[in-house]
Amino acid sequence: MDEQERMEQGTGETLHPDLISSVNQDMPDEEMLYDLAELFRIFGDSTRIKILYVLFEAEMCVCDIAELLRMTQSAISHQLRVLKQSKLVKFRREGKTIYYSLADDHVRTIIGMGMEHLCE
Amino acid sequence: MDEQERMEQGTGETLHPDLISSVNQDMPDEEMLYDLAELFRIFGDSTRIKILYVLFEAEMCVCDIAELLRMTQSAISHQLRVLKQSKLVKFRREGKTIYYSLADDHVRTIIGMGMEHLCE
DNA sequence: ATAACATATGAACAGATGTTCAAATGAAAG
DNA sequence: CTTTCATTTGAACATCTGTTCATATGTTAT
Repeated sequence: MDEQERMEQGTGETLHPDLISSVNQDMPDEEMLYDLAELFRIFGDSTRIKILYVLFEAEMCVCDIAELLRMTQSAISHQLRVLKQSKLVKFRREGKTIYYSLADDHVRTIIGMGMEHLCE
Repeated sequence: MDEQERMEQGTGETLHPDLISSVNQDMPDEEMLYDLAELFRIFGDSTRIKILYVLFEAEMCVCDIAELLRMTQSAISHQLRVLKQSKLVKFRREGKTIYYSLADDHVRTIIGMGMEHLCE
C-alpha cells in the first residue's frame, strides 16, 4: 500500500476526514435546505402540478379547474390553499367567484427545468 | 327543467365552458405531468436535498455522507437508492467503497432555480 | 329576510413516506 | 475459509399527505 492509498483510505475513524470537514464548512444552513425541500415538495404532487400547468394558460376560478381536472371542487380548493401559502399562486375576487393565477414567472421556469430533465 | 333554462347556462353546468375546452386541448398528457410531479417529489425531502447538495462539491461514499449529515448509513443508503432510480446520481465501485456523484448538471440547475425563488 | 351559488374548512380515513433495526450481500485481507 | 468493512435490503413503525364528506363562510339576487 503506497502513500496515496493510505491517504485515501484513512486510518480507521472516517474514510475521508479531510473531505468531510471541508464540505462541512461550505454547507448552507439547515433551515435554508429545509425550505428548499419544502418548495420542491409543493411541486411534487400531480394535482398541484396540473393546477399550475392549467394556470399557465389563463387565470381561472376553482370550479373551472375542478372540471378541467375532473376532481371535486373541495380537493382543488385544498390544494389551492397549499399553493397560496407557498406564494406560488395569487387570487382576486370578482363577486362570488375567485380567480386564481400564477404568482410569478419562477413557477414557469422551475417547471420548465423539470420538463427539460425529463426529455432526455 | 325545460329547454330554455338549459340554453341559458343558468343550470349549474359550467362557469366558463369555452375556456375549459380551449385549455383542455393544450394539456400535455397525464403521464408526463405525473412524471414531472414525481421528479419534483424526489427533491422534496430535506435528506435528499442535503445529499445532492453535498455531492455538488465532490463525489463521496455512503459513510462520508452519513457522517456529514449525522444520519445512519442505512437511511442514507435508502435515499441514495431513490436518487439512483431517478437518475439523479450515479456511482462507481472502488474496492469495498462505492462513490456517488451527481448524474448531470440538471440537478444543479433545478436546485439553483429553487434557491432563486426562495431569495426574494 | 331567504335562496342560490362559489368557495373554504375541519375531521376522518386510506395510502404513501422516511427512519430504524436486524440481517444479508459483496469485496478485500489475513 | 473466515473476518472485517462498506453497503444494501426488507420489515416494522410512526408520521405525513391527499381526498372525501359534511358543513360553514361569504356574495349576489330575489
